[in-house]
This record gives sequence, structure tokens and C-alpha cells, in this order.
Amino acid sequence: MVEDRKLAVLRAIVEDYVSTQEPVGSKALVERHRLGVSPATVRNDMAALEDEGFITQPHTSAGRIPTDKGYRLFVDRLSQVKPLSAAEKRAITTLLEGAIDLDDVVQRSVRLLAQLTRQVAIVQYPTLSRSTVRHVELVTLASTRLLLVLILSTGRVEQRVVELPEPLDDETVAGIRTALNRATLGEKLSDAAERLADVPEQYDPADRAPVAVVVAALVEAMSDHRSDERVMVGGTANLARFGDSFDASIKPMLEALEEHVVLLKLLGEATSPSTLTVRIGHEVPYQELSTTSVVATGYGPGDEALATLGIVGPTRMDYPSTMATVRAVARYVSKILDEG
Amino acid sequence: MVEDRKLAVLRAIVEDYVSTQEPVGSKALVERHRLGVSPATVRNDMAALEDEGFITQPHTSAGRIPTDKGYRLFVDRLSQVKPLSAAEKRAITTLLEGAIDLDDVVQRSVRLLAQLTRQVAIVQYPTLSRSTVRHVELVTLASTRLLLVLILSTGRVEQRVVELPEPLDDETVAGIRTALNRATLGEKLSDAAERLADVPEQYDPADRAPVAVVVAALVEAMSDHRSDERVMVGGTANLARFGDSFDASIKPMLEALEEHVVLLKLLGEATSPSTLTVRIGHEVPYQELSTTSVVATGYGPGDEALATLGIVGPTRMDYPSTMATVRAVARYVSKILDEG
DNA sequence: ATTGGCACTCGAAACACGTGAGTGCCAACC
DNA sequence: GGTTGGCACTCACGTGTTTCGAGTGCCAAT
Repeated sequence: MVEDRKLAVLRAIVEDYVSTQEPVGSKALVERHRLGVSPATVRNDMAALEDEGFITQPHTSAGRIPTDKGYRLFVDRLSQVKPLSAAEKRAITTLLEGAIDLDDVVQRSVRLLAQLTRQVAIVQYPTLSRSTVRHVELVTLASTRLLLVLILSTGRVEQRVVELPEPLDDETVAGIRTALNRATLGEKLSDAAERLADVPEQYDPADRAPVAVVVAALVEAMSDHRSDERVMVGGTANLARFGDSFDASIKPMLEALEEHVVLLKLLGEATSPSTLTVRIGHEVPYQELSTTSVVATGYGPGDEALATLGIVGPTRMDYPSTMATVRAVARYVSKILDEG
Repeated sequence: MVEDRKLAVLRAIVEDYVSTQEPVGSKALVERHRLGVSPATVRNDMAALEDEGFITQPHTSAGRIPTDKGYRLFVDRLSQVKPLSAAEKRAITTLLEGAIDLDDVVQRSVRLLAQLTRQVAIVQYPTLSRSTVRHVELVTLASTRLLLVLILSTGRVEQRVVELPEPLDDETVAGIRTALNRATLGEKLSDAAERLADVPEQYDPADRAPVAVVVAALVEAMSDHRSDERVMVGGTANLARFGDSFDASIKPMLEALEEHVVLLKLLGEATSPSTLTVRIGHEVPYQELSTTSVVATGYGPGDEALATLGIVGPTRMDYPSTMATVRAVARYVSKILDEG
């Protein structure tokens, strides 16, 4: 079929362009791929592909390069996910195995992604709002100063120092601790905050003020969206690898990497670990990053997407292996979180 | 004096080169600075300066640019620290004022440094080993699992999950908590670790095993040098500002920024906030960064240098104002830590 | 539908050339 | 002795010209 061959040509163009970084012409194409037809035929196909907007020429008398639309088609229909090499699998397990806490898992994942894909890696910390309360602890620091520690099911620990309007004796503190735990243990953060509303009312109006302060701090810690927005970035040195053409976009890229809000938007909504989100060029929600693609997916224990991780790189990237790596890392991290 | 004028010429060359980024010639020099002599005279001085190794020509028929040695002399003898503008002072106070915890202070300092100097900023977290213990808390997570929380005088909180060989009842846990606090409260970390050695011995040999595990975890948390090595980086987007010549060194720079160990070595030993360390070009302990300079200083409460902060940029930078900014930020951060 | 042939286009590299900023040196001057 | 104007010299840089060739589009033949 003609249509089939046209797709084969597109695939060949994408593959060659990705590996050589140079516009690819009809002759080189038939030489490097067993297309079984002459350059002239390929030229006809290329002309058709160009009409349909999948490829373009940087200038007359040059070869073709894929457009965003071309990459899109390539990703959607042409590329089969490349299986990871044994060495890569080994790297994933050995590197993630030794993680000691949540921070460490995130950090190791970032490194891993960056190394394997040779792109810039981004890992979002597990989202606070979906996790549940494992324990609330109060520690007396001084007569009017408490430390509030909130431990979540994901292993995250949030702490706040609370200044009390009046001193509380240890017994009262213990009582408050019990009350707080009873109200919130096992609850989702969003629900837990509501449950707390009643707590101060159980107390004598005279003692209510300090309790209210503690509860307010706890609610604040639970709803603090700063923590939702935490991400870790790695592999920025890979930016320097990109050829000249990408040099222009290195600045917006570096700027984006400093703004965690931007990165979160890039990663997008958390999807299940089995679904990969690929955004190509103009599909990325920032105009300045229109020569950039994002490959991301959700991760979390039990196939529930707690957060997102992924990579950012030039549109001209090796999608099949990048996608395979991102997916593999997400799955493995999910597994780790399941166990921990 | 002739010698004086030569230094004036060097200063003028540095200033012009820093602002224009282009080799500066004798004629332009007399025009832009009131040197009161003719270009020919300046040329003689320049020839002398070149002989002495303070300046060099990129090629014949071009102007001169300072060598590392030239910058060194400039920094040591020629530049008076430029006072900050009112706007800059305001920026420092307003931005740092609102910090809510230690993490936030560090983060805001990085942003501030990066914005004001328009360079890459690095801030080391206050060093663990010099701080003292404020509180140790144990939280029962499960029958054989405890959460250990270590609160330090600097506001830093370290936590560890401890797996016990056998269950402990709440009373015993409370006893251990008291013992741990008694042994370590107010102690420096280095001393506290020693003090803990006795704690298990106070217990019945039968109960000693779990206690030993907890103590070991605490000692580990105290001596964990991972925390010593934590740094925060900001303003990497400023790398993109540097002209072509610096482009070559952008890659090693990005690589260095990923390695916290490297950054710590760059920052060097913490000095008192009143002393600025300036390393220029080859003085930087990494060959790859020989077109780079570092301006750093210590900070911490009460003029005691807990950690280091500073900036990294091309040797061709505006030393007077950069040095002023770094010093000002360090002082202000120290003040904040004093109060907090 | 495919293919070989052919004229055409246009970027990249090579080369030549003039321009000018900047230098070093020297003789004259203060 | 230090300073200055004059002058010949160097060489990076920008501009214009030319050549070269990879790659294209089109067409007639298969």
C-alpha cells in the first residue's frame, strides 16, 4: 500500500533526523533504510507528506525535517515502545533499591531518569492532598511553644512551630494530641481538616484559645499547597548537549526550571502509570518552549497516581526509548512506594 | 606617580571590559575615563601591565583584556566596595522578612542573591555539626516501628523511621525519650553522640536491644553528613545571559551545579560574614571552571559562621557590586537567624 | 504507480579585499 | 625621565563573489 509506505518514510525521516540532527534527503533515506523503492518515489511521498503538514524543509535545496505534527503521528502510530536493555533495568533496580526515605526516593528517581534518557528530569513529590494522616505529634519546646509534627501515609513529614497565647501543661498537651489523632487518623487530608473543626469545642471555653491555635496550625499544614508544588529537577547539564538550534531555547528552559509552578504545569495532571503523556512542541503549554517536548506519567502506590514524573527535552528526541524509560522508572518507583 | 597611574589604567580596563565585554583599547580608555594623559602614554602603561601579566591581548591589533592576575589585583587593591542602592536594600529586607522557616530562609536568600547579582547563587544549609540539640522526640508508628525526630537549635528537623527488633510499650518509649533528651539536650551534635553511649546500659539487659537500635539511629541522624552537604542553587537562568565566550563553560557549570559536593568545595570553608572569599578563574578548584569566579562568605547567627553562601559567575563580572551584595545578604540572613 | 533523467535552487564553504581599531616604536618635546 | 604626536604595521571582521553540491520538482518513459 502506498499509504503504508508513506508512513514508513515518515518513520525513517524521524529516526534519521533524531540521530543525525540534520535534514534528511531522499537519497540518504533509501540508502539507510530498506525501503525497496527509488529516491524519486520517496520524493513523491515526501512531497505528499509535506502537503499534509508532517514534514517541512528548513529551506529549498535542503532535506526534510519532521514538524510537530509529524512527531505526533510518529508517537501515536509508528513507534513501538523500545524494550529496555538489561543494563538499564539493572541500573533502575540497583539505584532505587537503596533509597532510605521519601526524599531519597525522589532524588534517586530524578538522577536515574536524567541519566537514562540524557534529558532534563522532573519528579514531583507525592501530592499531599491525596495522602492520609498516619500520626500527629505534639512536642513541647517551651512553655508557650509547641512543635507540631504531621506524618502522612506517603512518608512525608510536615512540621510547624506553634506559638501559644498561654502556657499548657503536659497533661493538656497529651489530651490535645489524643484528640487530634482520634479526629484525623487514617483520614484523607481534605476530610481531616473538616473533622478538626469540632475539636476545640470539646474543651472548656477558658482553655479553648490555645487549642484553637494548634488546630489552626494543623489545618494550615494540611492545606499548605506549597508542598503540593514541590518538584525536584535533575540532569540540567544535559541541556548543554543539545546542538546549536536548541541553544536558543536553553534560556527559556533554564527559566522554566526555576519556576516550580511552570514545571508542574508542564508535567500536567497525574495519569496512571500505564498511561504516558507526550506533549510535543506547540502542545506544550508555554510558547517559549515550542521546540521542547515533555514525556510524563503518573506514579504512586497501587496504580493510584499520587504525583507525576517525566522528562523535558528537544522535540527532536528519541521518543521510543525515552517513553520506555519514563514508564519503567515510574513503575518501579510506584513499586517502591508500595512496599515502603 | 607613574605606578599609581598604571593601576588606574588597570582599573579602567577592568571596568570597561566588564561593562562592554569587549577588549578595550588605549583611545577608548582616555575618552571614557579622565586619565589626563594621551593614548600614547596609556599604551606605554599597557605594555608594562602586559609584561607584568595583568592584562593580555586576545590577538594583535585588538585591545587588552584583564588576566586572572589582573582581576586579582583589581579586587585586592583597586576596588572599593560599592554601596548598595536603596532599592536593593529594600529588596533584601522585604524579601527576607516574610520567611516562615529555615527552608524558606534559604530559598529566599538564593532567589535574592540570584536576582541582585544576576549570577548563579548558592546557599549552603546551616551546618548540622555545629548546632545543638533542642529536642528529641519518639513517636510510635506501629508496635515495632518508631519515628525518631531530632530538632536542632538552628530550626532544622531530622527524622528517621526506626524498626525495632521487638515491641516496646508506651511507657518504655516515654522512658527512652526522657533518657535521650536528658543526655543530649543543649549539647553540640558531636558531644551529644558521645553522651548517648551510656544510655542503653541503664536498661535491663533484656530490654537493651531495642534501646540500642534507637540510640544507633539517633547517632546516625546526628552524624549524617548528607545534611551537611545540602545546598540550594538558584538563578541558573542567568547562565544564558553570558556571552558566547562563556558558552563553552556553560556545560561544566551545569554539571557542577548538579553535584552538591562540587558546589561545597567551590564555596569553600565558611568564613566570618565580614570576610569575603573571592576566587578568580584558575584559583577555583576545578580546572573546567577556569573562566569562572566565586564570591562567597560565611553566615550564621552571632557572627559565627554556620554555613556559606555566595555566587558563581564568569571571571568577567562586576566585582565591587557583587561583593557588596553577597556581603549584605549574608549579614541580613545572619540577623534573621539570630532572631528566629 | 514507479522510475530515471534533468534543470533548477540555494545554503555553505572558500576566497579575495578593503576597512579600521589598535599596536609598537621612535623622535621630539617639556 | 616621562610624555606626546606621528607613522608604519598587523590582523580580525564584514562584505562581496564564486564555486560546489545536496536536494528538489517535474516530466516523460516504463
